[in-house]
Amino acid sequence: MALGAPTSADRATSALRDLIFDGELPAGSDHLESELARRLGMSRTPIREAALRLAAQGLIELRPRKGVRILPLAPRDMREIYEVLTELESLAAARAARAGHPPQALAGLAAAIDDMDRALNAGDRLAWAEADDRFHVELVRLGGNARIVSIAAMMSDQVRRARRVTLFMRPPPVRSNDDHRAVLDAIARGDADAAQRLHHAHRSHASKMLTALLETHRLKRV
Amino acid sequence: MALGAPTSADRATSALRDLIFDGELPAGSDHLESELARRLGMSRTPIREAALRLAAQGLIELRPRKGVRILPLAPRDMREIYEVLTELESLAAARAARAGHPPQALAGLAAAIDDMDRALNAGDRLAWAEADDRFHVELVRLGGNARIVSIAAMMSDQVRRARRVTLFMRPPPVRSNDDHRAVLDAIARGDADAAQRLHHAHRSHASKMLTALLETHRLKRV
DNA sequence: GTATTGCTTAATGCATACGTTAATTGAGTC
DNA sequence: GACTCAATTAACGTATGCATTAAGCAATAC
Repeated sequence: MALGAPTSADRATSALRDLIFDGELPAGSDHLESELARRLGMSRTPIREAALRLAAQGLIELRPRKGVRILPLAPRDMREIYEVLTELESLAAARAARAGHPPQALAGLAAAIDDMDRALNAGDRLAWAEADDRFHVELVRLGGNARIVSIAAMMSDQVRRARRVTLFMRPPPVRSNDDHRAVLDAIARGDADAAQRLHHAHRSHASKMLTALLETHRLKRV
Repeated sequence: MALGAPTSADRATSALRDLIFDGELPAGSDHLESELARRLGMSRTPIREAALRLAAQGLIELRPRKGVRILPLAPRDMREIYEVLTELESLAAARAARAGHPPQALAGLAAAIDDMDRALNAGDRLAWAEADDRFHVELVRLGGNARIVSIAAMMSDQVRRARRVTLFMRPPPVRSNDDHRAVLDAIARGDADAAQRLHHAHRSHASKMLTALLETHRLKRV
């Protein structure tokens, strides 16, 4: 299938996403549509469309005459988001276990785990975070529920900035991969209950750690 | 706080929602932006904005040169959506129980239950469905997680048409209120575990019944 | 009869123009 | 100096025009 050339609105959407994730549009800052249009070299129309999409994803807010506001994350938001992620990802883990995927279908998970190990040994936290993200995306994909896939992606995007911030404050995630392996194991042997329980505990733990971290560092909004 | 006059895009959004829910724009049908614009008496711009919003909510799909397509629901979609609803609503129930709401905060739930009873006795299924909806919305609201609130609303909207169809095919929901009462009870006495378990069972059961109903009636897409 | 090519049509995606109106500034008053 | 109110500004929401280009169709070749 040929994928038509991306429209200006598409380019605006990913450009804005990048600007937000890279912190060039800081949390809490306001930006006029016309300013963004100038910055991205296009008219307000595709910018507006991109803004609407990102607003629907919970990344920004459109406030008339104030411009688009990059939504900051309070610890409360973190808790909310991780609660959803914890629940839906564990469900996906259970479903993945029940689906009886052949071993080669689980190769993506195994690869992500290996990459995390490698990154940890190399002390490369950014690479670790990328592989960790990949593990969770792949896990949810194996769950086979398209709604969960897109909701999880949305929630992950909402906490992306915060995760980036905590990445270098948190202790090295040396035990995290034990959890990942245990989940993969449970899925491989078709133990849905264990997969769900293990992943739930894993996410719960990470969630508590991260929100505690933000609160300790008095980061009211990230 | 004054809520400014609704914009044309706002009106278009709710108008389109109504048209979809009332079946005037049937599932699977295509509609050109210009056609909708004429129909609602405005230009394409606000129509487009409304379409983008509804697309983000999973109600329609924008296909270049084909117009907006009203997304039909296959039994598989029903399962996916109810899976999400089951999990997130049960979580909300648990959280509501843990929140220790004062009795008067649970009045909305109780009222919805009473209304369902009344509607059942009167044989008014539409009124029952409305009250049932209200119960679930209120339950989720009491859970206190804004993300869950909006995700649940989104999922409910996606199955709204299908629920309307099954409403008159299903057996009268006479036992349903027993479940609701049990959940309310568990929340009132702060038993988070029971609330979660009971509501999970309730939604699971409803989900199985509805999807089975659609499949029995060979309704591939609603 | 089937496939290929070129043409026609028209829906979209984007740019642009403009009216409305919220926010701001400044003068004037107490 | 603090406050009120009017005038100004400019950002948004909407309408409109247009270039692009996909889809449909007809004509032609095989």
